[in-house]
Amino acid sequence: MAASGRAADGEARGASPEVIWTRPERAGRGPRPAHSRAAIAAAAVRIADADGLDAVSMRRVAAEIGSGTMSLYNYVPRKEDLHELMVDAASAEYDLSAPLTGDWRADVLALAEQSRDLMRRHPWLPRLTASAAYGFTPHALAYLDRFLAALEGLDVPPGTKMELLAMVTASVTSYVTFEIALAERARALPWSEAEEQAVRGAYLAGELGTGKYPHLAAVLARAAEPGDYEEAFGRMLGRVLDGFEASGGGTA
Amino acid sequence: MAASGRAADGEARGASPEVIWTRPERAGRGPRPAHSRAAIAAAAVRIADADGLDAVSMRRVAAEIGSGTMSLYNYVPRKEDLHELMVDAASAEYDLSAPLTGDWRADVLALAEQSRDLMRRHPWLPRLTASAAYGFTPHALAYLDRFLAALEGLDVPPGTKMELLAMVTASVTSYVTFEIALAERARALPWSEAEEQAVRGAYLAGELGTGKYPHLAAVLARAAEPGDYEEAFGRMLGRVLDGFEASGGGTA
DNA sequence: GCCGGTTTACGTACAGCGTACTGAGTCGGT
DNA sequence: ACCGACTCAGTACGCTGTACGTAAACCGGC
Repeated sequence: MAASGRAADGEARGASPEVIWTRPERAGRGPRPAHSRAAIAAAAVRIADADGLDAVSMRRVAAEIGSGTMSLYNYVPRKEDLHELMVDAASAEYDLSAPLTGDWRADVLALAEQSRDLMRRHPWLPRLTASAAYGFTPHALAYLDRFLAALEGLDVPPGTKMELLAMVTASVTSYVTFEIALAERARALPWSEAEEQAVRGAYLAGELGTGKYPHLAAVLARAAEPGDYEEAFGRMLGRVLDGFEASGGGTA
Repeated sequence: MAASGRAADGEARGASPEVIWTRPERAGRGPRPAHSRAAIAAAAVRIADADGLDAVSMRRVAAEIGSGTMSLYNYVPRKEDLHELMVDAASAEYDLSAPLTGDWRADVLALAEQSRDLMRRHPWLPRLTASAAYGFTPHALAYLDRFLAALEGLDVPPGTKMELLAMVTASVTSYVTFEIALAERARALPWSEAEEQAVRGAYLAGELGTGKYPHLAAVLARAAEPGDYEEAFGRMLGRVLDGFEASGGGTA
């Protein structure tokens, strides 16, 4: 690594460690860059929205902005950094302008819904945010801060607010991830989605028919109606907040 | 696909859709296969445990079991199926033999802990189970059934038990995913983990120092002590169960 | 016992990936 | 005006999943 070998490597054979956010977008010296970081991120987001995260290759992004493949590396040292830019670009879509209502439950729910909608708009987002570091891009920090602002009045031990934040995020992410997985699978499949569902349904029915999973069979027999799933989101988050109140994070 | 072109393809240019679990491990006719499905799954798991999920390539797995690369495709039609085998092999490690205690909270917590430990032992597991279909491999079904068995006495609307199951799973997965992400990142990084932490810490401190995220800064200032994180697992699950009880899923 | 059809095994080949490296062109601070 | 720093681009390497063709091994039915 180490594109041009500069920077004294502390450890054996390593590039200089850096975070994309501290690297200046424009270095003073050379010719002015032909593309902005925002434009690159937007191009990557466009590709991922259209053709999935796996379609976001350095070659494809470079082509999208109209540059040579390797030129892209002048803007984005590693592909991971491109992913980080994408997460930040998506996070910039949060609307944090409305004033807080004072009802922390309502405010938190509104944020969770925004989060859900964002992930639906950008189905690749959950996969990237699972990589921990991406939770702390500048615009993601703004979201976190907003979330905590909604909890400001509450008198709870310090770590508890972060734990609620983590639980809400986990719930939303998990909910949307499941939703997406069903749809996203179809993309890479060598056969149609209908065929997949038919075959998997037959397998599952066969397994349940063996009687080895009586409790599961019983529960699945009363299958959830379609509308149920959409409402489950609200029920789930309601329970998370209930649990938060029940264990001391209440309105007190 | 369709190695020798058999099977009438219903839709345009597609292989015959199938689930690995319904495909017989041994076809009656030809020579007996040199490897078992279990051995292949075990090899893949071994590689993933040692070198990460990305190291599990068809070539590498084939080499591990001592066969030609393309021979592997006689056992596993697509790489996705190999992943499914891996999930099932890992799920087989659940110990579901102990009798239920009758205390559903304790039983559920015990299962959640097993789940957490399993994911710690196989850090690639969360990434794969995010792909929806993998939640329904045979051994995974056994886990699901066991979970529902623990809830048998409870009188709640039908979908509610599945929703609790989903929430517990989401909580555990999210918890371990975060834990793993911190450790796993280091593997692919072109510099050391310590350098990464230093650089990211400096960036975060810089951002918080701008005053743009006052609430986040305030909460992070009272940083969680190391021990806190381990206990957060129990607190988090406790709240999930509290929320379940609060909204009608109680002991009644 | 034998034979024909099926299955297994394996090598080659292709398109695509991330990115190290090289060289040429262009700008800005001195 | 210079010249070092920087941008841009192309080529190349090793890796990926897997389509395809061929050779060998096996088994069921006769």
